[in-house]
Amino acid sequence: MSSFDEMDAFEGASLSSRAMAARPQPYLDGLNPAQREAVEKLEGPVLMLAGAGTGKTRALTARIVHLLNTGTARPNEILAVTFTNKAAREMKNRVGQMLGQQVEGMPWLGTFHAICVKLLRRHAELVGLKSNFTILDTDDQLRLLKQLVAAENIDDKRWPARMLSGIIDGWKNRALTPEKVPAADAGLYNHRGTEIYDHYQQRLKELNAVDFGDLLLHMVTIFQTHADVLEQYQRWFRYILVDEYQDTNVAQYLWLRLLAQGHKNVCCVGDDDQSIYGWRGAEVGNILRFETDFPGAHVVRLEQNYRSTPHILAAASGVIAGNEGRLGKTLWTEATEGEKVRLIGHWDGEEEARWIGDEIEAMQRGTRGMDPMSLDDMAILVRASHQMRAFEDRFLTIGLPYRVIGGPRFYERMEIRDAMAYFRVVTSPDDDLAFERIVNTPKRGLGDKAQQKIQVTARQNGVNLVEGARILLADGGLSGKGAAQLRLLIDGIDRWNSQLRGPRIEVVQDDDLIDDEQGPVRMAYAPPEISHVELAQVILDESGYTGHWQNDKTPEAPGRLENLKELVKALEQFENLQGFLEHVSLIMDNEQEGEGEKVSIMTLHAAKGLEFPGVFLPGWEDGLFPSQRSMDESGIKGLEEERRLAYVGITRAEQVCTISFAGNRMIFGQWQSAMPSRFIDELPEEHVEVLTPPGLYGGGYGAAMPKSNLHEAAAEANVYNSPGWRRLQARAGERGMSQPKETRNMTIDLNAVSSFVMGERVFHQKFGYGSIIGIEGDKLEVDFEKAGIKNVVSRFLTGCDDVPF
DNA sequence: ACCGTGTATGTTTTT
DNA sequence: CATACACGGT
Repeated sequence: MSSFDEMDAFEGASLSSRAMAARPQPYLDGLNPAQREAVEKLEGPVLMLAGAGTGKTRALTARIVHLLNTGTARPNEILAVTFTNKAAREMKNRVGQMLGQQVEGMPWLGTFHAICVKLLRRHAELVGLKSNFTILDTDDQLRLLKQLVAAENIDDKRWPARMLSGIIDGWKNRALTPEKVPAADAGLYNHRGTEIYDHYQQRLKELNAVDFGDLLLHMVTIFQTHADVLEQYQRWFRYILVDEYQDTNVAQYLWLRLLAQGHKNVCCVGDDDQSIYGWRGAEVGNILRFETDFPGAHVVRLEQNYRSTPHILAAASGVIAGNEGRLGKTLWTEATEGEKVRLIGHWDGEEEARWIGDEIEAMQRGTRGMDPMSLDDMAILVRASHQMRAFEDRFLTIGLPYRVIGGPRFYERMEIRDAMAYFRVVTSPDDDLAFERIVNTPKRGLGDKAQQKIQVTARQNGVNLVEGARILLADGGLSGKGAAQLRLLIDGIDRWNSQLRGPRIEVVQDDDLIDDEQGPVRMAYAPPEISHVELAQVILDESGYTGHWQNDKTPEAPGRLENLKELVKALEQFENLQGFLEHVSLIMDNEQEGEGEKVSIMTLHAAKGLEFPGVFLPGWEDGLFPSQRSMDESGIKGLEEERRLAYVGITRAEQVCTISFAGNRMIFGQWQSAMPSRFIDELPEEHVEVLTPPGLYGGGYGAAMPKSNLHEAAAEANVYNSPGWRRLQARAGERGMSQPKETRNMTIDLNAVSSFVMGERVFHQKFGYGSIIGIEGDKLEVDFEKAGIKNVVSRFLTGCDDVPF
């Protein structure tokens, strides 16, 4: 491996440049002592315990810049790992900014997965893969497992493939190959778990494919079994940085520890109080154990908060104090007092949404001496995504612009996945899963029976499905319409494939690690006749896929065509289809920055790392938050994770934090009443102001609450032991399940100022097609074909050319 | 082969 | 309530 000899040769160079140091260090200005310590302590293991809003990203980037600026390390000798692409991108940008120039390359700054792909492409053969392996997403993974489960004659009802995929992911998170699964887990999935896991891994190898978990797992395996490979990277990565260390799982931990054992210059940044991904395999233990794992570790605590007001900070600290076994930090701030955390209870979820909508509009105008706040500066953070609906419905009705963060991701949409499957089949004909997906999409009259024939033929001849189909056709094993259609498809694939840059991949031993943006695999092709962007369009058109959606009359069809257009447009930024596919398989960018100010709605999980001047935290009811399921499944550990989630939520707020709960909520079509969250008890009373909900007789609960009072028990009394709350409870009981809906006796005003008329057929972005059955000012009542009757503001509707009925 | 109706079953999510 | 899947009819 000549590449590594050359890499090593650079070490001398960097050492000599270190001596010349003494360059200006503007990036150190304005750092507080703790941050500065974290930046300057370059050698040896460092744990940077960074509380929420304490400027950890700044410290982390300054540290990278410091490494570069002092000549301690060259850009390509620094391994910097993050969890999300967003974090990686931000770090890259900020390093560039701080450095005052564009770094030629930080090839090893990226997510765990992206870096592992790069490494695994170099060493794929060590785990029986070719370096052009494909990366399956969760959907492909599940379909593959379903096939295996079906082949084993397992009752999919009692033992759903979904469950198995969860189990296998769990094993991979713990870096367990099939042989290493502990005996204790043997009983899982009806005692067949390990067995099918093994089959699954074999099948992946046959398909020359990996799933997300494999990226880490394979690299750990390689490092553990090939000392020479490990040593080379240990030598090469002289400085290692890890962001969000509290979120690492066992596999990631092992991977890091193996690599860090070289120079032992590893700097992990994290906050044990923000560990909220335990359910997905993250081990808080990793960060708690850091000092034992890395002897001589230097621990730096970042405790000065630059984000929130003292009241908000105190409230958050009060809640998180309920957790045991923390590393412990005391956040403080120099900020002026500001607003107390506001707490308000509501009758039901609908009212909560209504109140929050009104409050947002009020804050936007500027209320009670507070400056007006932009909608962009406000966010609603919910525990579970189904809570979003109430807000969406309400905001659509009142015409409040909002954006949902972390909704269905662009690349997870059906049409995008279909289109990409076409691209995959064309770029790598061995991708059987992709072929299966598109063979009968659009409908080609190739049902289960025909597809099975293709499978059998392929298997008998030991070839991929495209070839199998070809042989089947040649043998005349298929007849009628299906045969002709399949012929067309196969011819299409051949044609598109030839229009691609070329069919063969050449592995280049690439020793240039610096501008290694495309990885070591280089394509050696003749120049293409048409660009990959045009080719993509051709594939979609000639395959009939575009036509399929053009003929589709469902309300979603126009949006899907729009998405396909976007997809083709996105291709322009890539050199070729392969590069694009790799990008999409690892990246889930969903930045649909619409025009104008919008309130953000997202889950608490999605909010980690973000901050907003105004934050609303609705749904603080026991069972919803903390979630009953978390507590049932993981007991105290689960509750503690929920509590950290509460901590994350509160600490997102800079100026105003409003917590709310509803006494009644429609869940799974049934009205249920709940007690306010136990976390509400844990809010320190002196930092909380209890607001009075409107429309509650006699001021309701909390209204007359003595502010600075006395007994802690009073804090409880304010909220749910108050007469008002009891009254609510009692009434909820009386009414039972039949909570009356808002009575609909709208005045239908035909003279209303609106460009719409009764009975007109309209289209709505979210609800699809419908007809107007009521008009009141600019508020319209629309009977949607799919979504039923909704009240919508007119500007969310567009008329259709269709004949009104 | 495809479409419709019926029933079961409902966190959190990145890569 | 609403969606996702399985089943049975055309």
